[in-house]
Formats: sequence, structure tokens, C-alpha cells
Amino acid sequence: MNNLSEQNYIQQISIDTVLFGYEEKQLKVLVPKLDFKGDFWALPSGFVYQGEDIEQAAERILRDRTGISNIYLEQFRVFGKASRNSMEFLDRLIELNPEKLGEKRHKQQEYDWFTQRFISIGYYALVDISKVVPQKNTLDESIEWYALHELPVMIMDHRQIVEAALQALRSDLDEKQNAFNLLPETFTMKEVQELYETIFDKPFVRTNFQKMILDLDVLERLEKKFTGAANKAPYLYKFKK
Amino acid sequence: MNNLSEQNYIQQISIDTVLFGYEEKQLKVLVPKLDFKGDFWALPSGFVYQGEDIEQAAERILRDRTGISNIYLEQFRVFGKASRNSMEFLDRLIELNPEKLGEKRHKQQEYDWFTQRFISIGYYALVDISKVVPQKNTLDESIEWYALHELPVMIMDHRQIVEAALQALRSDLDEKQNAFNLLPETFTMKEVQELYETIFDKPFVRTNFQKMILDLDVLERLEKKFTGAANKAPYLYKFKK
DNA sequence: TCAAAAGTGTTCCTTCTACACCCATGT
DNA sequence: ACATGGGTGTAGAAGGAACACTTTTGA
Repeated sequence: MNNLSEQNYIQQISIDTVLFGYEEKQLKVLVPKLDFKGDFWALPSGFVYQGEDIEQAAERILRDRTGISNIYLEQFRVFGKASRNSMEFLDRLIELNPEKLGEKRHKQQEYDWFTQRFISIGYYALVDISKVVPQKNTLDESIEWYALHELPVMIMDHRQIVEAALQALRSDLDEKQNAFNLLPETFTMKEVQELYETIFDKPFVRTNFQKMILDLDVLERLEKKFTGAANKAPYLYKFKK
Repeated sequence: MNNLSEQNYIQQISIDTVLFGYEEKQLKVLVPKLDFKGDFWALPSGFVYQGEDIEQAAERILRDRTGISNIYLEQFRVFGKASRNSMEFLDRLIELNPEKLGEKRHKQQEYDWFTQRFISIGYYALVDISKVVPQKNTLDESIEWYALHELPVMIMDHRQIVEAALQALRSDLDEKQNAFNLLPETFTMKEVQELYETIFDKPFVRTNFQKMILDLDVLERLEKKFTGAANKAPYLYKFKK
């Protein structure tokens, strides 16, 4: 990778993405860990090329980490405090990794690039977690799904960004009916209910929930799913796209 | 004013503001007209200083045109298409104003600054229109309130920005109860109803509207307002801040 | 035939809508 | 007194919550 400041990026704008997945009755967020000493976790982020729509940039950033195109995306907020830069984080990174991050000339340029004040555009994304094979990029030591309640401590304001993304998801859900993007192709009503209960962190009454969802008229009923359990087989549904 | 590119602005980021006012049962938007030949209207816009929060920038831009601080502001969307630049507009401006916009050296720098691709952060703002004395800045020929349905043709995508702002206002209104920012300190229930009818472009039933608004529990009832008309005097209300 | 879970129907209650009614005001 | 517009109460409709009932499945 060339020096970042030489690449054709727009200055001082970053994209931060919060990719939500759903598994084992938990909302999860994909978080890479940086390949440096010191345990640094950071949301999948990146910059915008001069010739690129911001939405394309967000798609690209997520495609690089998931291998998936056409991820469901929503822009939810811009984080634009003047104090918003990564100097503190970078200084600590350098302090803990003196061998990797020497004082060479081009490193200084990278430092200058990264420590600028950045205005970050926040996107959240929803994906069928089973479709994702998380991909490390060159700076990652690892990349993992973390349950919302077990998120690692992240750099800068990334924790608040996740929180804001969750709020946005909750308030978008009724209108956009986008939660189904977190489920596989087909699913049972019980799975939908558990998903909603997870997102809103509250229980729903089974029978009323079923009516409420079916009244949305966005699901198509398929064949029954025989699980082998000694009870009535539930219908499978799929989301009418 | 110095050359823009020499000022301490963040590159390629602009703030576009849609300032709503309310008067004569109409929603109005404050739109300056540029002091050049050719009838160019543009939303109040500006750039972000390096040491400035984006919210501060939006406040500053509106304060410069209205003289008012503490305007009610909501960030509503980022416009970030790669094709989003003002080259077409600027070329026409220069073509029509050759005497003002010669080919001097520093003009070229201005040209280069302005024709960059810009990512614009959209804010809408709500204000008591009677408090505003619109202020031209150095580039304005005029600055006027235009009713939503009588907006002049604006440059670039500014018309779509207004449209998006209006959508955002409508969808925020229930949750944020921010419409009262468009009214004076005190107002009657009828005025509130007319405002809502204007914003949503649909009628409300008087008696039910009154109950609905009072149930919000955000208004304080004051003394009656005697208009001199031969009918019961309505109460005045003010917004519990 | 039983337990467990899924699907449907029914009752009850809250909320919303339409409208009747009364109240205040100046002529 | 009465015309006009403002404020409140109420009956009916609609929608949501709670729960009873039926169906399906494998043991």
C-alpha cells in the first residue's frame, strides 16, 4: 500500500461502518483488531476516493471485510467535532510499537495524514451473518463478531458510534422494515420474534407478534419446516424483496 | 475576504442549510440570490474551519444570514455523490460575468477551490420568522423568504436538498416536537393547527387536534388573547422549553 | 394419548375519530 | 339576543393486548 496521503482520497473525511449480524439470539458487530501491540480495536473504516460516491465507499469498505456486495446500508449520522482526531490513539500506538513505527520520513507523512481532524460519516449495515467470512486486511491482527454487550474497548469515539447506530436501527425499523436483512433467506416466525426481542431488548406476546408481522405484508409463506421435534411444524417465511 | 483556498477551511466539505420559517400559513425558506448576472439562487452554505465543530459551522452560517444565535438545528443527511461539484454552475457564472470574473491568477485558485467535488452536510433549521432580519453577505444581491411552492430555481442539487429537509422535518416532528420553534413566543391553538396543516399539507379536526397537542404536555397555558372579535377569546400558549 | 409448540379466533380495553354541546365575546 | 369561534365531553369505531382454543407433530 502506498502512502495514504498520496492516494487519491478526500482529505479529512472518513467513513465508519457498524456492521450488524445476528446469531444465537444476540446482535453482533464486526470489529477488527489492529495488528499492533497494545490491543487496539477499531470499526471497519476507510476514506473516500475522489471519484467515488460516499455510499460506494461504505460499500467498498464493507466488501473488503466481508466479501459481500450489495450489503444493506443506511447512513445515520456525521461525527464532526473539531476535537475529533486520532492523535491520542496514534501516539499510544507508536509508543507501544517503536520497532514497527520508526521516525522515517514517509512515516511522518502517514502520521500527519492520520492525525488530522477527521469528519466521519457513519453508516450502519445489516447482513445475514452466516453469509460472511470475515476478512482481515493488511492492518488487522484479527477480525471477529462481538456481541453488543461484549464489545471490546474501541479507539476514539467508536463505542459511541456503535451506540448511535443501534439507536438509528431501532428508530428506522418500523418504517423501513429492514430487520429481515439480518436473517437468512428463510426463517420461522419464532426466529423473527427472537430477533425483534433482541433488537428492542423486550419481550413480545407470541400470538400478537405473529399477527403484527403478517399484517406488514412483507413476508411470503413457504412450506413447513419439520425439525423432528414433537410439535407442530412451523411455516418457513421469506422476505418479499 | 481572502482567497478561500488560503483560509483555514476543511477541503471538499460544505455545509448546506435549509432555514424554515412560517408566515401567512406558508412554510418559507430563506434563499439568497447571488450578486452576479444570471439569476443564481443558492441555499445559505459555507465551509468548516479546522478548529470548528460542524454544528458550530452550521450555526455560524445561519447566524451570518439571520443575526440570530441558538437557532434550532438538525443534521439530516450527507450529500456525497462523486459527481457533486459546482463546475457547471461556475462556468455559467463566469460566462455571464466576464468583467467581474477575469482570468487573473488568484481567480484561478478560487475557481479550483470551488470546482472541487464537495461532500455536503445538510442541516435544516427552524426559526420564528418574525425574529429574523435577513442579512446579505458580500456575495449576495438579495436574500428573501420564499414560500415552499414558489422557490426559485436553485443551483446544483439545492432543490433536492430542500425536499430532503422537508421530509426530515416531517418525520422528525412527532418525536422531536420541534415545530413550535417556527412559532413566536406565544401563540393560540389555532395557529398551531394551521402550522401543522401547512407542514403536513392536510387538514386536522379542530377538537381532536387540540386534545392531541395538549396531551403532548409540552405547552403551558397562559392568559386569554382578546382580539376584539365577537367570539370567545382563545388561550395563549407557550412552549415549555 | 400426551406434551410441546404453532396457528387462529375472541374478548376486552385503550386510543382515535366524529360530532354534539356548551362557553365566551362584541355587536 | 345572536353570530362566531373556542373549549370540553361523549358515543362509536378502530386498533392493540391478553388469552382461550384448536391444530400439528413425534414419542
